[in-house]
Amino acid sequence: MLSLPISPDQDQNRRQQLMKGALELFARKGYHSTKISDVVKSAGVSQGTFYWYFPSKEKLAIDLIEEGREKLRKVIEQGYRKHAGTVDDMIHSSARLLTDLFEFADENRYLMALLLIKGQGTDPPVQEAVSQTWIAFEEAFKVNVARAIELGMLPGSKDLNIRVNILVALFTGVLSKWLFGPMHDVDFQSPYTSSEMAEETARFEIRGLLGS
Amino acid sequence: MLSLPISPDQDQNRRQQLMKGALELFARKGYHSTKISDVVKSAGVSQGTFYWYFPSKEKLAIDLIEEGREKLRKVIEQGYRKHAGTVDDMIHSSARLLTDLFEFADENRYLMALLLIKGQGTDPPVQEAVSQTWIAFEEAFKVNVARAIELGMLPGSKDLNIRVNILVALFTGVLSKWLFGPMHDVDFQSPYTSSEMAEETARFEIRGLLGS
DNA sequence: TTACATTAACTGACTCGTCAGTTAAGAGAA
DNA sequence: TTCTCTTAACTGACGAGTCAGTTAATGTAA
Repeated sequence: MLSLPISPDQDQNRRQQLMKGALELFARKGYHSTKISDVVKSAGVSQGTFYWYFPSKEKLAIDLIEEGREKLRKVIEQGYRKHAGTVDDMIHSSARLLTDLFEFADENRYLMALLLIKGQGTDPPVQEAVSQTWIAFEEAFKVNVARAIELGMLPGSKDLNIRVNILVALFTGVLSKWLFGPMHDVDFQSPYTSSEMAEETARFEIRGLLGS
Repeated sequence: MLSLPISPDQDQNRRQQLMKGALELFARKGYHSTKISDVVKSAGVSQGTFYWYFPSKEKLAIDLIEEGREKLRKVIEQGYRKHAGTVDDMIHSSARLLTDLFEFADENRYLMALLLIKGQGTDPPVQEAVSQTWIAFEEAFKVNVARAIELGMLPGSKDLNIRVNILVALFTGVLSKWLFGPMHDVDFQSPYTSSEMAEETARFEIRGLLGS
């Protein structure tokens, strides 16, 4: 029998198909409003099939989040600062990392919606998975700031944690607004490009409101 | 029958009693996991009584949010900048407003939990109410920043909106972390006092990471 | 090359607890 | 004797998870 090349969409296995559809649904309608019946409809399979691949709705969500966590971690880890430099170098190097982050986020809006917005108000185990993601995110940035202090680019602070706290609050807050706007609309389109936003954020990060 | 002085808790009418209990429950367990049966238990009344005071669970949540919105708005409106001053004046005046805000938030943790965290992933009308709250919040700050620019205290920016966007993202992000920690725990206690946090945030706001 | 066996993948009707909202009956006041 | 407020018991829909059975692909032995 002739072995025809099959299209990637059919080739991707059911599990991925289900996860992809579910991620979009979770992002759009939220965890609770997304029914298993919606998920299976999106993949064109029957309800029983879902339970062949996942033990529960909850596990599906957690798998989705944990998979996203790894992707996100990779983006930040690539951005570690290597050398000392001027203040402007610092702003540029931060802007570059932020641009990567914003671009990744834009290409993975459903994931970001789940992590930033819709993961809240779900069941404890799912929330836990989301929280762990942001803890990992903060940890990755802490390494980055500590490096900058070591290199003498930033004033050492008596308390690194509070600084990084504020920094991460800034980044996630800006990210969330840029991606989804004030109404948390998954289809929102910001008037600013990712690099515009990244530069403005980086300048603010380093110099505050004064540094126009 | 002797009319004894009744405690404020009994005096407050059923509606307030129900709202108070529901707010805590929403903050702790989230909107979906909070059952009407939980709410009526917390107020010590039966299910029918709930529906005497509220047409639906949804309306209860929206009333809660809208009431909170007004309280929050008042806190910020009191903080408008009146006179020009040095950079240090600016930091102090911002820190004062932020201290008020942080203290209000701390005294109204359940409300803040609902607005910052648990209001997400609920039904559209409830989410809409939450979003409107943050839009109002941002609007209030925009007035504040515009005033500072008028007074020549801040460099005029070609785009006020993006600045205020970033600013509000910073404030809500910091607030959320300070109140609830990384795990979004309603009972979290930050090691920093509200004024420590407010000062650190204000310094960052004006001078960025450089201005230690 | 037919008959039988095994298994992974899939189906969809069903179950069964849960929960928002209803109702009918009354208590106390005025 | 009507109005406000309260109750306990009820209803009906909904949705996560189950299960008895189907299908198609592959194996295997006469």
